Amino acid sequence: MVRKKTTLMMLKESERETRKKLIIESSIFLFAKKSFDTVSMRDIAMVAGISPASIYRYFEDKDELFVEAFSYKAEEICGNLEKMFDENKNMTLADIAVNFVDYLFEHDSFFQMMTHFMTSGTIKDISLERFNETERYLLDLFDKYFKKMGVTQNLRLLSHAFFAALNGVMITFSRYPGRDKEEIRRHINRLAALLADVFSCVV
Amino acid sequence: MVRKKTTLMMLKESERETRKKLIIESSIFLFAKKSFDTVSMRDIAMVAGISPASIYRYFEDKDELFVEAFSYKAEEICGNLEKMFDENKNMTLADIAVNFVDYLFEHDSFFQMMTHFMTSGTIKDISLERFNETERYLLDLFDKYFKKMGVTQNLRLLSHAFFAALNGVMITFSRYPGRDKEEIRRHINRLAALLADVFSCVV
DNA sequence: TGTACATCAGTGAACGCGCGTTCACTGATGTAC
DNA sequence: TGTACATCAGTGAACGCGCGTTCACTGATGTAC
Repeated sequence: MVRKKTTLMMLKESERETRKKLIIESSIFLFAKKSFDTVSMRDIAMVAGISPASIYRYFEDKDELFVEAFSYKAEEICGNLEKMFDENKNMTLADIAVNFVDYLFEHDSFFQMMTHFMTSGTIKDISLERFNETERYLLDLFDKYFKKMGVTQNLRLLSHAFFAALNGVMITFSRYPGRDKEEIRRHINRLAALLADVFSCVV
Repeated sequence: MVRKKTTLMMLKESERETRKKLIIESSIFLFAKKSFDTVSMRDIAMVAGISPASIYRYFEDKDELFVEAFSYKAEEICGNLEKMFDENKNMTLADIAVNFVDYLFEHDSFFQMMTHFMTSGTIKDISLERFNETERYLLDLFDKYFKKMGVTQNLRLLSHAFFAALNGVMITFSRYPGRDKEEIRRHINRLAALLADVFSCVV
C-alpha cells in the first residue's frame, strides 16, 4: 500500500518535472533569439503548447523562470565543455579557444542569456549570484588549463583576460550584419585562434 | 530685409538644434543606466523637462532617437579617443588599451548603447549600418597604431581581435556585482594592460 | 463495485498597468496691409 | 502703429495594445466507506 502510494507519487513527481523541463526548454528556445524583455510569457506558453497561467504553477515569475532556464542550460554547457577539455589531454590553447567559441556559437541560447546577466543592470542580487557561480566554473576550467601549462603568476587574472577576450569576440562579431552564419563562424574561430596564439606567447 | 529674415530663421534653427540636443542628452543619460527596452519615452521626456509628445516633433520614433543619440555620443567619444591617441605619439599598446577601457568606463552611456547594437537582434539594418560606421572608425584607430608598430600581416584581423578583447573585458567585468566602482576600474585596467602585454608579443 | 467527496493541474478570461504614439487644441510669435 | 490672420512649437489627454500576473472555474483522478 505504502509502496504503491510512493510509486504513484513518484510518477506524478516525474510528470511534474517533465512539464517543468518543457517550459524551460521552450523559454530557452526563445531566449536564444530575442532578449529577456522582448520574450513574453505568452510567447513561451505558445511554444510549450500550454496556457500562460500554467507557467505560474511551476515558476514564481518571469525572473525565476529565466534564472532556472539559465542554470539548466549552464549545467549542460559547462558539463560538455569540461568533458571536451578533459577528454583531449593534449589540446593546444588554440584548440581550447576555438572549441569554446564554436560550442557557444552553436548553442547561442546560453551565450545570449549570459550577456543578459552581464549587461542588464536590473537583475536581483540573488539571481546574479547564481550566474556568478557559472562564471566561476568556466574560469576554473581555464585556470586548470593554464596551470597545466605551468603558469604560476597571475593565474586567475590570466583566465579572466582570456575568458573576457573570447566573450568579446562572441559579442562583437556573432551578430555581424550582412554575413551568413558560416562566414561568421569562420571569422569567430579565426579570431579565437589568433587570441590563443597571442596568449601562448606568455604561457 | 532678406538678411534679417535669414538671421531670424537661423536663430530659430539653432533653437531647434538646442532642443534636439536636450532630448538627445536626456536619453543618453538614461540609456547609460538602463537598456533600450527599459527606458521609456516618458522617462526621457521627464528628464528633459518636456512632454512626451514633444519628442515626436524632433524624432520619428524611439528607434530613430536611439540611433541619433548613439551617433551623437559616438562622434564625441571617437573624436576624443583619436585625439588622445594622436597627441601622445609614443604611447605603448598598454597605454592605448588602458586609456581605451578607462575612457569607455567613464563614459558608460556609449558602451551601453554599443552593446545594445551588438546584442539586441531586433535592430533595423539601416540603423546597424550607422553603428557599423562607428565600429569601423574605432577599428581604424587600432589599425593605425598596429601599422605604426610595423605590423603588416593580418592587420585588420589583429585590430578585430584586440578591439573585441577589450570589449569583452568591459562587458564581462564592468557590472561585476559586489564591487565598488573604483575596484572595478582597477580590475578592468589591469586586464586591459595584461591583454596589451600579451598582444605586444606578436607586434 | 458503487457512490460521495477531496484534490489539484490546467486554463480562459480578466485585471491593472505602462508602453509608444497620435490627436486636437493652445497660445506665443511673425506677417501683411 | 494697429489689427486681422497664419504659423507652428508645445502639450494634456487619449488610443490601442501587449505585458506580467491573478482569479474563478473545470474536469480528471484519487480516496473513503
